Amino acid sequence: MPHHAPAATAIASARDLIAAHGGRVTRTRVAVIEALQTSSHPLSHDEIGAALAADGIAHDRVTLYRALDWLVEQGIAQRIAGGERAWRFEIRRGDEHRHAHFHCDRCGQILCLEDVPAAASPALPAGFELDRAELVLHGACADCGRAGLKRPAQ
Amino acid sequence: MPHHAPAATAIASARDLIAAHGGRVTRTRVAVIEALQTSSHPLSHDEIGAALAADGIAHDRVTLYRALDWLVEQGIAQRIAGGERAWRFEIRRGDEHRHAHFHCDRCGQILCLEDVPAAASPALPAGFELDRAELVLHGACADCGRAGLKRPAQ
DNA sequence: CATCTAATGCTACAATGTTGCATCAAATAA
DNA sequence: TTATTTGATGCAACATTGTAGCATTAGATG
Repeated sequence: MPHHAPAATAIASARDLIAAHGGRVTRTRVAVIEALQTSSHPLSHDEIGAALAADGIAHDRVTLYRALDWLVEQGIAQRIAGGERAWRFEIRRGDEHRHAHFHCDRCGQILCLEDVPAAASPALPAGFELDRAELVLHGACADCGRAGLKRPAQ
Repeated sequence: MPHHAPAATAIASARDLIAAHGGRVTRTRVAVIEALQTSSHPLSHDEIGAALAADGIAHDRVTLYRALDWLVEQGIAQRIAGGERAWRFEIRRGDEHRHAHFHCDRCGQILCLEDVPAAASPALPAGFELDRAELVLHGACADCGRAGLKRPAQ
């Protein structure tokens, strides 16, 4: 087996992932999955677009939206509501793998927080079904925290 | 003193709230605060607009956005990212008063959940400052849960 | 290679939010 | 009460984010 095979591995599993869900293996989908797998934080549509462009993969805005929609539909990726009005996307890991996000209200950066203590969920009204819980911590990241001392905008 | 004074009370405290923050007491701001105080769930810009219209208060889309911006800026209200791309707003209660939201991924309804067990926050990287935590539970509400059995769209 | 159709890339559009600027009206003073 | 000041409003134009329709391309399969 090759050493330092992360990229290759990512490609392989991306293709497998797509095929396993009965979709056509296209450059766009593969590149999107790789970008998401590689990133340490959820990516916005724009960031993913930039990643594709950096890989020299031509694409249309709409195509990217549709590729992302498909990934979410298939449960391969999931959408999270960032602080701004744009969605952010990340690869959906096992349901047990619980992680939260930190949103810097000043620069808008989003960060994944691992090792989240199993959050006790509040009781739901009768008839409600829980699918997943999303925990977002708001505040200032290290870079922004020093600079300004004002209340965050949000 | 008049009996059944809830509206009056709301008006009074709304006016007080605004004045206490050094803002001008305008019909729009008062009505927005009342609408938020009265509602049991966070309201979207559209819903607030409808409430103002119902109260016979003429307003411009932009005015409403600015009124809401001001309320958030002053810490009177807070924005939460709903499931859709539109913001939702609610009156900001004491920092100690911790509550979560439930988002129905089928009908988009958002509900406030009270009695949230104090969630243990994950550790933040050095230099990061926590302002507030937002917990959103996703799933299907009672009305939607029965109907469809498919995976939620999101 | 030929065929079928999912996926793409246009174009046009919808929804949500923002900016600039002239006008209005809430607060304050006269 | 009226005059003055300036924060708030209303309008028009624009920016960003996301969708819909449809002709074309290209992935999968025989």
